[in-house]
Amino acid sequence: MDRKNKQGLTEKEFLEQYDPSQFDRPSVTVDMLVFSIDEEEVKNYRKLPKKQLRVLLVKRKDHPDIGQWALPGGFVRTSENFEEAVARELKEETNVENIYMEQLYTWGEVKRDLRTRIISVAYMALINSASQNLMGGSDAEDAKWFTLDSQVIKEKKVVPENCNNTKKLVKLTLKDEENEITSLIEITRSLQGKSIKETRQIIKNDGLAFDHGKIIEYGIERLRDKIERTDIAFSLMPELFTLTELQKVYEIILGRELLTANFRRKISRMVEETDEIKKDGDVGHRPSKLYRFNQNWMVEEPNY
Amino acid sequence: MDRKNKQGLTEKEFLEQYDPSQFDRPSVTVDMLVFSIDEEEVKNYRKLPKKQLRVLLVKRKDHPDIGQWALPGGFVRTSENFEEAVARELKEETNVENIYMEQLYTWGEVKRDLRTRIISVAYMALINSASQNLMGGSDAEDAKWFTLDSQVIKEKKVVPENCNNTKKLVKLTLKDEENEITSLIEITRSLQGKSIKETRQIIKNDGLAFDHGKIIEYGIERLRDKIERTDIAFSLMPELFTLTELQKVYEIILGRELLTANFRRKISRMVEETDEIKKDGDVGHRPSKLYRFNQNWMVEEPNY
DNA sequence: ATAATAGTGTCTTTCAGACAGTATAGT
DNA sequence: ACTATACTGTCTGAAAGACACTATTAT
Repeated sequence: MDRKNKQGLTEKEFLEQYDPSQFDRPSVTVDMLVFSIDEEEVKNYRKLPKKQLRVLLVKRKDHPDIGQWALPGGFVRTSENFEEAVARELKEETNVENIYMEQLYTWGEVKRDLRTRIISVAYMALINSASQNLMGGSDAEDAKWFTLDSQVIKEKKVVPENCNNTKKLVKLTLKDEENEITSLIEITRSLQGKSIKETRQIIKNDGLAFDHGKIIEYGIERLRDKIERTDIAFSLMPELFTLTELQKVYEIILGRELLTANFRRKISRMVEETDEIKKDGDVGHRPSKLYRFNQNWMVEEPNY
Repeated sequence: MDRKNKQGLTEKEFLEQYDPSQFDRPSVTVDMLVFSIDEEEVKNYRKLPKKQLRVLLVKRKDHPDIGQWALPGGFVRTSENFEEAVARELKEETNVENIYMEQLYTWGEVKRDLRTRIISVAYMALINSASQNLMGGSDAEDAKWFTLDSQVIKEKKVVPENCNNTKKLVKLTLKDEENEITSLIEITRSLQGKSIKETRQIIKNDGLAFDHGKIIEYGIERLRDKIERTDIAFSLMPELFTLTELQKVYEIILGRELLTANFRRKISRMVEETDEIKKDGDVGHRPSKLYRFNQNWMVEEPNY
């Protein structure tokens, strides 16, 4: 088509004279929320190791928020798709590849970064514990895993008779051997038109850079939602695992205990029994069978 | 904190010398997918008017894709949040305010726009039919409502024995009195790590600009998902409505018929009966009661 | 035997699907 | 009476929740 615009230009001519720098543009970054599951070393005779949810953070080496901990990420190169940018950064930081990844949300509040208008396209990634200690890229000196704990501190109705106007205070606690980071996020639900609108606000930030507390909190909620409705949890598991280990992962993410019998019934179609049995540190109780993820669970009929 | 970075600058000094233009930045737009429900005029004696899903499109007046139809949207001003940008554009185009709105997804493929790297933060908005014909802002000359129909043309397994590798072909048909636009989208689901990854590709585009076919298709899927799990549907309804009207809205969006008794049971807690009765064009059958949305359905106990 | 975990059977409740049946308006 | 829509009652089966019970290991 050689159709011309108001200035009398064809598409080809238009594209040749197009100068993006005539508009004031925001900067665009990708940030990654990388989750994995940690096994706490417990030497108690007989007891199973406790599991914990972990998040990868890097220490900022420059302004703004120098010295604070941030989600790994960086500016999007103009020649690179988001997924490529995320994968590249993740490879550099943790040496992990070929993992589950999904776009979380795009944060773009005008004042979220002191430098200039910076928009952050956040991704969530899940990696399994087997590949946990593989950090060691060039950028990785200050990349560390932090155990993550999220707790609802307070929940209240703003207008007593209207239950669609609530505020919830969530406290995030991130720890490693040396550091303890906390962040208080206030989540407000209010009626927008006829549907509920959720907004997050940082109340207190002790060690976390930018608005990354919001991103982490939002990521946990997404993870919670998806673990109940999809097979996303298996991205956190190693090739072989016991059903109890799997249950612990669900329990940590959901933040509540599950009844074993019901849990097993629910996930039964997603797993495949193997001949193997968990050996290593097992002591003093019935050994458990090892299972693997059943890729085709969506389309197999139940056996009755 | 007056901590200094490697160049020996304090945060204040750093921010003063910060020049965003030293990095090559993509441009950022917001695009809006605005849904509403249309009542087709049917003059058949007795028959109820058919309902249809509609989408708002604007005709492009400049390159690239001049003359094609696109989602309303525009470049994000540096001083403006996404929601503000979306609300402003929507007000300009349709004169509608205070509606339900949520972020859909951010599209950022390198080659999605011919001009330069353009990232689009897409929002979905729902407006009720009552405010349907309120267009007439300055930008609105070429803004029009199109009825939207989405149909699965083909569904196949790529690898027969692996059911997690499927391709689905969806045909979008958008019509108004003068135009008929079609778009073919191929949705590929493949196993990425241990979870399913979904990607969309435009196969054929007849009248739609850019990759907006993908955005529309993705929006319908989100709408379908949310209408079953939330009260989002009421954003498409006027203040007062009959349960049959509500059911039709569900049916159009879900693309299948529902059983009346079950539907009413399911939504019963979300609605409130009024004393009023639908009058206007009713002929030849039992008149129906009018209902309104019950804002507090989430927290009320069922009455038994 | 005991402690600790692994694993199963079954009763109950809740909810979605199917379908038959009744109700009420205008012509 | 007929037609088209409005609205309800109830049977069914699937899935989720609760809980009691059995199994197996090292010390």
